Amino acid sequence: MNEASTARETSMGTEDRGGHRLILPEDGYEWRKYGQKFIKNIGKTRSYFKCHKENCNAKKRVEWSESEPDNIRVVYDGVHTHALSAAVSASSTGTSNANQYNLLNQVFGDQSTSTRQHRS
DNA sequence: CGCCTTTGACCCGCGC
DNA sequence: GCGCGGGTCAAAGGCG
Repeated sequence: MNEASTARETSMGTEDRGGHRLILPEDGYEWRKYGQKFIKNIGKTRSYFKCHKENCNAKKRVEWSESEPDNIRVVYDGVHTHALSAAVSASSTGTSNANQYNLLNQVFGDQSTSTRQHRS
């Protein structure tokens, strides 16, 4: 099923920066971080990701609290123009990954029903 | 060598 | 009308 690790799961997924541990839910698509800012309005850090594909206008927004890296909010904008590589399915093989996958399922289940699609 | 990531600054829109 | 916030772009550096 999973042939190639499309995403940089090997390198990314768990970002260890200075002493902070952030668990970014891997969706199986490739993303390119094009910005990061701290939103004081919600007191959280927001990271901006864009689909790596040129024909793909899908965008991803991730926000997490500095005190609660376990509680992350992922928001998807737009739709993918290319099929998914099924890198997430690889989690089935990794039992330990199931733990992380659980969080992913929780986050996804919150918005998988309405992938925000409105722009000013 | 190529590619990706990170930070800063700038810009625009909306609210009051 | 002005201010602030949020969002995006650009460039540079580092690493594989």
